[in-house]
Amino acid sequence: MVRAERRPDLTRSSEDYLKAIFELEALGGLAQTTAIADALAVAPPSVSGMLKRLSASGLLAHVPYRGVQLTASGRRAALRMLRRHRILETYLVSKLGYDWDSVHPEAERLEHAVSDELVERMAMALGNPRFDPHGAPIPSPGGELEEVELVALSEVPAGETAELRRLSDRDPELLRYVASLGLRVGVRFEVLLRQPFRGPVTIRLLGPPIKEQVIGHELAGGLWCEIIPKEAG
Amino acid sequence: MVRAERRPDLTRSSEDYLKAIFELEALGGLAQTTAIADALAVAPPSVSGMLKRLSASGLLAHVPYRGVQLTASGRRAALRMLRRHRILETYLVSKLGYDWDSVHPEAERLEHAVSDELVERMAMALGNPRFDPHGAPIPSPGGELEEVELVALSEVPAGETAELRRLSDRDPELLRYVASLGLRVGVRFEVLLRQPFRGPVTIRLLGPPIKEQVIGHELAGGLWCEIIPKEAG
DNA sequence: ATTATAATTTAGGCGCACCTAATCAGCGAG
DNA sequence: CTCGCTGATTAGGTGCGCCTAAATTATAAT
Repeated sequence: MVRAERRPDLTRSSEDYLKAIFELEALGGLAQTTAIADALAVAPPSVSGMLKRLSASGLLAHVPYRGVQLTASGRRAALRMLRRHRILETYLVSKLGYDWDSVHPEAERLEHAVSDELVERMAMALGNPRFDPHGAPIPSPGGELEEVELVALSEVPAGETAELRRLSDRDPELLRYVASLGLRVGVRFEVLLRQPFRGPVTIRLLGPPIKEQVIGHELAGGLWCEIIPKEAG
Repeated sequence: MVRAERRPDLTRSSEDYLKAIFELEALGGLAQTTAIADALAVAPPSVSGMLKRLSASGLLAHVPYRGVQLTASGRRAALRMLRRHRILETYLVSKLGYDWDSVHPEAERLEHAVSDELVERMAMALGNPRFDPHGAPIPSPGGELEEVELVALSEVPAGETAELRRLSDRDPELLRYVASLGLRVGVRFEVLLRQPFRGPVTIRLLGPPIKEQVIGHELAGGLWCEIIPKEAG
């Protein structure tokens, strides 16, 4: 039985669209034209045109004026890009000394150019990591994506101990600022105070060094954490 | 004094053309339309069109019906691509276990996607190598290219000792075959016999292991060597 | 139910990079 | 000196991926 998976080689742009649509779907069912346009910084009519091409290639289902949803083959392509992007970011950080705030654009360009073989060689050299430097899960070569249940720091009740597990890789300034607070993926802290009315959150890093930091509500909303259960004493 | 070097960001295609033209110029003064078309596997009219664009951007001087020559800025861009390509090949071979016969296409795609920063980080990780795995000299970041005077194996007189210093990276089959003979860049051997009328060359590798090999004239013409002066005894 | 507004699509255009077919320039041979 | 060949260019066409402006559809508000 031949796997006839005709793959007419996606263009760079198509790859970008599929990845963006995949990420938008994760937020809310259908991906809408405007949302895609915003994500890719193009005008809405450009999106309409591209959706036409992509749906003609069977990569997505397009309900005009409604939105768009990836087909199995579209999702596979998107996950392939996601794997590439995240392996690349991890490789650049661990093997070439990039900072976590500067890898994103580099990976964004390289993900269209690397071969599957190179990606797998990098993954191997890294020991097949499961998360990238920002805590995003890396899809398996076969396209399985392990999604972890996390809670935003802004929602962690005072008194709990938590570990930073994930944040967006998009904003370098934000990443630099977060790092300057002593926060990195894997760092644990205790939530001392969570002020009401979208107020700031005060945490104490479980050092070294042990430091207190105050974090605005909006920023805390983008810091995804795992709550560490208290020791049964 | 501001270096106003307006760089309108070359397209991938432009980069390929400039690199090809640079290499053709090295062979014989002017690069001709057909030669460029052959090198890039496109039709001659496509080349005419691109030459028009490139000469409008001041990257080359085009004498219609005659040929084409890079300007200083075109040469700079070409050398930049050459550096990228060769650093990439070296990196892939030394850090990611690629074979010397399979790196070329990977580098060919990546050279358009990597940033200057990434190239320099790779170069640094490699200890700023001066030659790539096929012995091609790597241009400096500033664009200086050190050309070494070499002689084809087919022209090395019998009795001389020589070292393989360079060969083309284009043909994977050839590279695999050459490797199977025990030849690599840096390997030394003695020329035992050079048969006339474009006949084969017989060499003895200065082991280990010490082996004799017979190499056809045409292949020998593509193996560039340095002749090692005899010890003054 | 109608109307205003916001989202989306169609219409029409542009530049790049390719193609084939047809034309034109340069050059050596007779 | 002209013919004919080779090589280069122009002419004209295609698809991609973007744009703006105009039309269309969906939806929320009156």
